[in-house]
Amino acid sequence: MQLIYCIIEMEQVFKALAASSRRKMLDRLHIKQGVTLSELVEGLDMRRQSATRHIAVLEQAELIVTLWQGREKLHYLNPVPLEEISRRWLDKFSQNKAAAIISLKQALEENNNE
Amino acid sequence: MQLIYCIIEMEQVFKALAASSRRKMLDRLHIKQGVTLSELVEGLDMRRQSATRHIAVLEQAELIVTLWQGREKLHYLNPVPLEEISRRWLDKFSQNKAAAIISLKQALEENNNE
DNA sequence: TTATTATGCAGTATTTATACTGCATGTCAA
DNA sequence: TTGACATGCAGTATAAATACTGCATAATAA
Repeated sequence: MQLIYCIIEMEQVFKALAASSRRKMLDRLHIKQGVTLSELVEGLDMRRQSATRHIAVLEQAELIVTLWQGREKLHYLNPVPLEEISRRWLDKFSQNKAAAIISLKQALEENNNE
Repeated sequence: MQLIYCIIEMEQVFKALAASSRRKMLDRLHIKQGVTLSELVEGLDMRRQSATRHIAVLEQAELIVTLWQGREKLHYLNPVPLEEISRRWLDKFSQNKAAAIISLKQALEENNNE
């Protein structure tokens, strides 16, 4: 169960990170937390309603958490999923980075000598 | 120039990672390098021609490098873009992870007390 | 109360991504 | 040389992502 949950979550996180406008939102929340929707949209070259959709994607991936304060919706960054991705997926590639590059180089050289 | 190049590359890498079938391909190349197309498609629940498209996306992101050996196309993993992503984008979030979570918790608590 | 502000929701148009089929090409092995 | 194999290419159908407009609702401020 836990495994299935994680796979689904990872899928959502990777998908959420695929759009530059969403990464930009995360960048901004990284600098300043508790930002309202209107503030978050500024400089994003899209309507507020479109940004809402992007935020929903980020929320589903649990990359941001939101809180209502009166009529304002405040947005907070949750860095946990990013670290999960980094730890359980990306890291394993850098661990064998040297081996991968050597095998790649060897293949290239063998190919050149033919 | 360098900056623009990097932004474009990062965009492609994130997009390439967004599909689970492509991540699966990278996983398989991580285990075994120099795999042919036919071998790479096995167990992926799609036609060879569809997989070719996915591979093109991974190639554009420079996540894989290919070599022709006669009539076979051999695929090699290039872990460099993954490490770039990790280093220049993900890491900064984990650096401030503690701060982010504290600010998030505080906000949640303040909200509860109202 | 009334105007303004912050946001949500619904519907739609457009673009992008994905997967498929069918056929072409080049390599290898008998 | 011929048949099998590995792959590419083109065209098309479908699904998913994205952005827009217009209107609704609730909170705040005058």
